[in-house]
Amino acid sequence: MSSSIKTLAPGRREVNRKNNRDAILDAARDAFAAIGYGGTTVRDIIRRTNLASGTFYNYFDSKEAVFNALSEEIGSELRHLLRDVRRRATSFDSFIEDMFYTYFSYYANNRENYLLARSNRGRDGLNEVMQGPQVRAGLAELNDDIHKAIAEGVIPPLDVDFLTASLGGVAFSILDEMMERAPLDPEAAAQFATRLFMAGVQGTYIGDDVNDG
Amino acid sequence: MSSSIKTLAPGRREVNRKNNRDAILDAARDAFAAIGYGGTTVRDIIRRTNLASGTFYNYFDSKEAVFNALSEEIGSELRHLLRDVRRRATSFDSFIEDMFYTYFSYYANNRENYLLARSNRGRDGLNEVMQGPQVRAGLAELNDDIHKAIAEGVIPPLDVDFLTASLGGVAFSILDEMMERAPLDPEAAAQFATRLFMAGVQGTYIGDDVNDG
Amino acid sequence: MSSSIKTLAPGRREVNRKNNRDAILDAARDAFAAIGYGGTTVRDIIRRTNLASGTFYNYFDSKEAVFNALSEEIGSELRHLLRDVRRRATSFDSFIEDMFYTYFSYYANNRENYLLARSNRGRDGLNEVMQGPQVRAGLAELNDDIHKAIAEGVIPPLDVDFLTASLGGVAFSILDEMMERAPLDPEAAAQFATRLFMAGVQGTYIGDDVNDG
Amino acid sequence: MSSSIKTLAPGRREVNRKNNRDAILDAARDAFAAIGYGGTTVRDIIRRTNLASGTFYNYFDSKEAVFNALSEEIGSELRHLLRDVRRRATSFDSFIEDMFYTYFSYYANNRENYLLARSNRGRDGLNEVMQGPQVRAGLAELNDDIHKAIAEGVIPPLDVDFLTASLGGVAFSILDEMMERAPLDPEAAAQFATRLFMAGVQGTYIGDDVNDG
DNA sequence: CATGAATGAGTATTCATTCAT
DNA sequence: CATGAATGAATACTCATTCAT
Repeated sequence: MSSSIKTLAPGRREVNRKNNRDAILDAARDAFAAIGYGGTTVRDIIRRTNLASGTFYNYFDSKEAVFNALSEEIGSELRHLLRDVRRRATSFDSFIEDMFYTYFSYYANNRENYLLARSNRGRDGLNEVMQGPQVRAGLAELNDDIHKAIAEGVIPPLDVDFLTASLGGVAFSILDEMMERAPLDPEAAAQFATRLFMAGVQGTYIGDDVNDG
Repeated sequence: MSSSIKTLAPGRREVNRKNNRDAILDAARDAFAAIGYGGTTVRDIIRRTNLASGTFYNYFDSKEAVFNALSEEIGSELRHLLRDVRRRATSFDSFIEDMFYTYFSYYANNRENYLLARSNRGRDGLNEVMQGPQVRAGLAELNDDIHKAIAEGVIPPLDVDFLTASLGGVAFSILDEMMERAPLDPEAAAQFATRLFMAGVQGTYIGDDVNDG
Repeated sequence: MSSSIKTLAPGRREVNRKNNRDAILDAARDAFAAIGYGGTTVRDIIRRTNLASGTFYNYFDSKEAVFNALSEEIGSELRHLLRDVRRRATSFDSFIEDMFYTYFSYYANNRENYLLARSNRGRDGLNEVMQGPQVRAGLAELNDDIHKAIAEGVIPPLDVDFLTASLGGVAFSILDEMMERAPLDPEAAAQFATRLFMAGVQGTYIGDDVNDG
Repeated sequence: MSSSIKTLAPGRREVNRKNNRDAILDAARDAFAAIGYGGTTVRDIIRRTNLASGTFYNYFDSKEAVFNALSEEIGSELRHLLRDVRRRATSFDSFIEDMFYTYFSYYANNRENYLLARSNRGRDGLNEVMQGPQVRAGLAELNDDIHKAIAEGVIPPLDVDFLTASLGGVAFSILDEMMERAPLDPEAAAQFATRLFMAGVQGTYIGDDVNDG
């Protein structure tokens, strides 16, 4: 009897624990987005919470730990979404557009995560926090995708690392621009990004007088 | 008596003042690049200096003030260089490539500034530090350039803000990739970026099955 | 209904209560020996246990309370042993040697208690912890013993308090030295201590040139 | 002119620095004596001072560092005094008595240091704080002295380490007893200790019925 | 009674900033 | 102006203790 209850309802304690953990994660998301990782203090996080200062340490060891949990979360969600994209791709073009679209949509629907990621982009050096394993892995997979596309003759044999970097750069920059607009239109953004990137890759542009040495 | 000494060596004070200010700026560049803006303390800066802690406040009011001075400096240098590029441009293509090349070269020759900019990119929200007025102005000028190019029929009438963003995104991402290579080859990077961007802009790529709604 | 269970298993509760109390005492012994009284926290104690933190307070009010319980325990054991020694003594010499031997043997067989006592020796001032009532009482009894020995003419009429102190000092210091040796040899230690103390007491040593005062 | 002033008067800054350092050392002596090393916090130290909390760290890195400074100080003073004793010794007996006397006198004249040493005696395990290098070195020298005395036939060939330990034990315990009396009489204490130790060492005491197995 | 999460006061330490020299 | 010690607010983190389950 009591065991069946435990199965049906998680018990107040577990529920509360989950709630508190989530409250801390949400507060941290807010804080990191607003003040950036370096500037955020643990106090900034718990201040955005109803909890006592010590409670923070029942859930995380440090602000770095919360940050890692957050970027794991975002990275994991994005990677799963992009894995599905890869799975259902029928051509390189459609893959690229679907990927842009999925990526833009994710952040359009999670503005807090967007702000968090944006505030902490490019941060590496000692901290390397937002370039966590998830992001690295995602970029590595893209690199593979491009390698394969070249091997299959779908795109010309350009510098693969430059291409991967460009893909990321276009994604970041169009994302930033899109997020400043209302209404948010991830589809238009994806079409623009895809057109630019695919035409850029396949195009036969040849500079005219660019030979300045 | 002692004042006579001060009077006799007229430029001495100014020279020393300049030296100290520069020493602080250099130390701050180091520190921000290594630890990031948020993580850097005034102590981190003066520690990289022969000066006493109090001396810092004879030159700057806070770490934010030094940071602003640094980004003014970098922004100003870059804007002057890019203004020259604009002045000597003979065509949109050549302007774009020259711009990429100049931009990449600048950071190739100033790795400290690159690290500084990189560590603090995307940081805005409350701090807005690296997106200072200089950078904003530079992007605004680029926006105008693209507007004009469209008006003159040099490039198709695409979404100007998306285009400006993309130009920046490609510039950032290729720069990052280039800076990890040895030897540094800004020319190759500029050619790649130009080709990608210009073909992307002018290309007539049309997605095939991308209409997913 | 549920109370019937409680009634049916009569000693169970008391047994468990005893177990938990002992577990806490053992953990505290470990902790105090390893970290010292001042440095030990209640957390250090329960961490060495399978119990939950709150359970500690079902048995003790504070770390001081556990410490007192521990020193009561050790003091009580030692006092009983030394009382037996006193009871079976046939001469002052044999009493002293038996006492040393018993004392050294006790700690040789209870290294944890030795470490505990050693780490917290001399600690009084505000805390007075290890010089608890048991130890004081033991020393008072020794003081009486010496008084009697003097009254009976067994030893010369020296300063009794200095003598008691010396007995303790020799006991402590020889104990420390013995505990660092392997194998532990409480008998040899007792013989050495007895010889030194008894000859010292009875000896007719007269300084030669020591009259400097 | 100004340099001569500097030589004659240390300058307010140095004076103040010295004063503050001394104030911290004195406060720490108080605190350690009263609460013991483990129980003392840095706050306990600065609270006994007119200084601000941060000022502590201009002089010492941690409470351990102050403690080390204090025990270096005491150890160094004692070692110098005992070195003089050793130098002026004319016989082993006179050496021992002079040593006791010097030792007792030192603490009789420095009750704060006595309390400090007493509160933190026996503290080792992880902390080993009061058994610092000075004390170890002092005991090692005593060990040598006893070795030599045996080699020269001045005292019988007893267990040297036990003897050294006993010397220390007698010194500690008589010191404790003496410090509780008024007036303080280091000379009487030294005579008692010397008599006990020297007769103990030289005496021909042989236990009678000590054969307990 | 046992549990272990919540609490908030307490601790060590760092920092930006001031100011006497 | 340069110096560097003093300051005390702020920060990360720990702890004893309570209390709902």
